Amino acid sequence: MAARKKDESAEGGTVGKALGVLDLVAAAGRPVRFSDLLEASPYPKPTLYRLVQTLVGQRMLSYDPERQTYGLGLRLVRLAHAAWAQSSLAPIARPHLDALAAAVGETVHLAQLDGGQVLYVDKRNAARPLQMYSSAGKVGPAYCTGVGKAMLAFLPECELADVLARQSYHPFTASTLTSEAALRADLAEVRACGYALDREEHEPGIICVAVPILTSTGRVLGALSVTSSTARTTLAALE
Amino acid sequence: MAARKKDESAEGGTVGKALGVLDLVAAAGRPVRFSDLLEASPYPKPTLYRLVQTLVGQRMLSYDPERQTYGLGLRLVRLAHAAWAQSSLAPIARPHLDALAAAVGETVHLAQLDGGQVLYVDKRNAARPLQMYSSAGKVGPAYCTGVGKAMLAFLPECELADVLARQSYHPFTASTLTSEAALRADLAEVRACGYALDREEHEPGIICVAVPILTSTGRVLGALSVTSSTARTTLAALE
DNA sequence: TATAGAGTTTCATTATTTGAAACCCAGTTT
DNA sequence: AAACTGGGTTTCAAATAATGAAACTCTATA
Repeated sequence: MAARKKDESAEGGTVGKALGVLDLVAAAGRPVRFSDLLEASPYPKPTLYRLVQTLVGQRMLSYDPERQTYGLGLRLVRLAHAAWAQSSLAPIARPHLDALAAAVGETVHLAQLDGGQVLYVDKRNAARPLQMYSSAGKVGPAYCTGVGKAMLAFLPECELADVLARQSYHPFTASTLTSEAALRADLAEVRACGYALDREEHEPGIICVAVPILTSTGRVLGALSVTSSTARTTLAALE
Repeated sequence: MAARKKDESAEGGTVGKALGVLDLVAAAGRPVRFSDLLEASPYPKPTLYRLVQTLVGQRMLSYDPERQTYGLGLRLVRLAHAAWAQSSLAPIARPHLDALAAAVGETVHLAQLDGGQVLYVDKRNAARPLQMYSSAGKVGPAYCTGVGKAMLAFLPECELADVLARQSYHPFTASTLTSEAALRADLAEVRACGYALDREEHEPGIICVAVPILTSTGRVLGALSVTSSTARTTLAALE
């Protein structure tokens, strides 16, 4: 009966709430006590309690009775292994990643778009690794990363509008694009030249070149990027 | 109202069903059509339909509109990365695995117990790799693998009974232990000497030595194994 | 012994889930 | 062209599961 907006991302039913709890535990980054969860979640005590019970029963959470803490369960690892293996991109791109990384000697990322954000699904470190934010399995913003922009540029308008609306446009550095308009202009450029540049838009001193990976029908699958520090900006012979 | 047995593993509520669907997709190993799921699942059409809708909405499943197929979603990958990172074992054991693998030059496995089965959470291949079943993220039986027995042997009786009842005791080879009694006898031996042996009980020609990994309080965390083919059976200086 | 806090259970209320059947629609088949 | 088919989607009343205020049970303190 409640306001049925569009079909808002979050929320839905019991399943959504349960997954929300999983996210909560994941976000904590370490095993959490029940009371930690309680104050981080919007649910009243008994509701959360049963949610957690269910998840433990399903082995999506594990309970350590000694420390009285909850952690993410092994069933997740199992599912994720399958997810990786049957992903349309990662397993196929793996050898190419290896080759590219060896060829350019810089950090190489493989990313996919996940709910308006960039998810790094694979990574090869540079021979002389730089300190930087991303790592496989982590997420980052789409509007100010090379891979993000490469993917956005080739999204059909209907999806693009959706995703752009979800960006935060937080100004990480002086060159970060901080409005949908500025971003759209940049995306047009990306579309024109076929690759995207990150000119220190996310982290100062870090630049990258990214190309999208499309299906034969033009749908966006993911993106590949070569990252380096402020030094070489030329666009290597990619893919 | 229905018979409330012990607290049976499977089933529970909506969340359980949703996760069941995830397993189904994972088990298929490749993107599946809706109708594939329908005949593999016990649910009627509309129920399954909405379950799947919910999961796609939560990005636990991804929908490929071109092929009209469902695959596992990226949110899983994200969660699993967190699961791995915050696991009490895998990240800590990683360097030790590397060292052990380098030292013995054979395939090394790190496994944990997950719902009565063995889940391989990490692995190092032998210099001269052998063809065999397991691989990181895969699961195997507990009653006929070295890591499985090493962990079972140190489980408290209350949990052990539970787990033993869930084993299939399928005779993979001539030396597979095919009854709870035989297994219990072997476990007593494991407890006595501190390590477990797999004498070709799972795959012919494949043998291994495994040690459990316990907390300071004696709780089972996981197990480590060194695997080889029928040649060297001696128990290397492990850990 | 009293007190507090964390965790667990009860139970009537409420909201979600359920599934038979009906519907939609593109691609056959008659 | 009309009828059929089968995958996919929606309807709606009935059944089920989730909810949360309050009460309860443990420990671990004071």
